[in-house]
Amino acid sequence: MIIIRLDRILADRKMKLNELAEKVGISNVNLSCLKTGKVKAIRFSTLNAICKVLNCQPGDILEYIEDNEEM
Amino acid sequence: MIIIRLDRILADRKMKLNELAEKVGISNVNLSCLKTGKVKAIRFSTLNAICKVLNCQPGDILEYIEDNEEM
DNA sequence: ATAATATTTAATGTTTATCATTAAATATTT
DNA sequence: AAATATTTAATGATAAACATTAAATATTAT
Repeated sequence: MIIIRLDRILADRKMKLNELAEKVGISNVNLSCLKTGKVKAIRFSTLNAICKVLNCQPGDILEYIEDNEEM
Repeated sequence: MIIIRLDRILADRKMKLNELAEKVGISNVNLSCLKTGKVKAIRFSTLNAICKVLNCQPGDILEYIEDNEEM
């Protein structure tokens, strides 16, 4: 599965989710959905804006975790 | 901008785009679109399948390149 | 060069899902 | 307990993935 890790980097930047949402240009509601894995895809425009605001690479926030096949 | 780098890793794995497409479970046409930046978003299910097949992390294929504002 | 293979582009259509918005619930901080 | 932050829920418009077919172009092998 793919997850979006925002907690760490937000803590690093001492930034709140609301602030990031505003700077990124999406609603805090939708950013929360992104953060909590409620979302099935992401637009590159959104990912781009997040990377720009956080000054980071996609790899800093996107993580692939091998699915557990035996469950 | 966000780009998907597949050339390097495909070369590393000595794998053709067609083969990857088949293993990922999307058409080679659409994988080509992904690879050449014709696509505006990506489903996590697709990104997940790519990472799984290539045994890599999103950061290995997704790259954020700062847009040149002055152009 | 030419045949075979691989990749890209184009065009159309279905289906999926982002993201907006509003409202309410829950969690966290002051 | 008040204020602030985050999450959940629900609805809807709009955008776009991805499928498919076909054709064009590029690459590799003979």
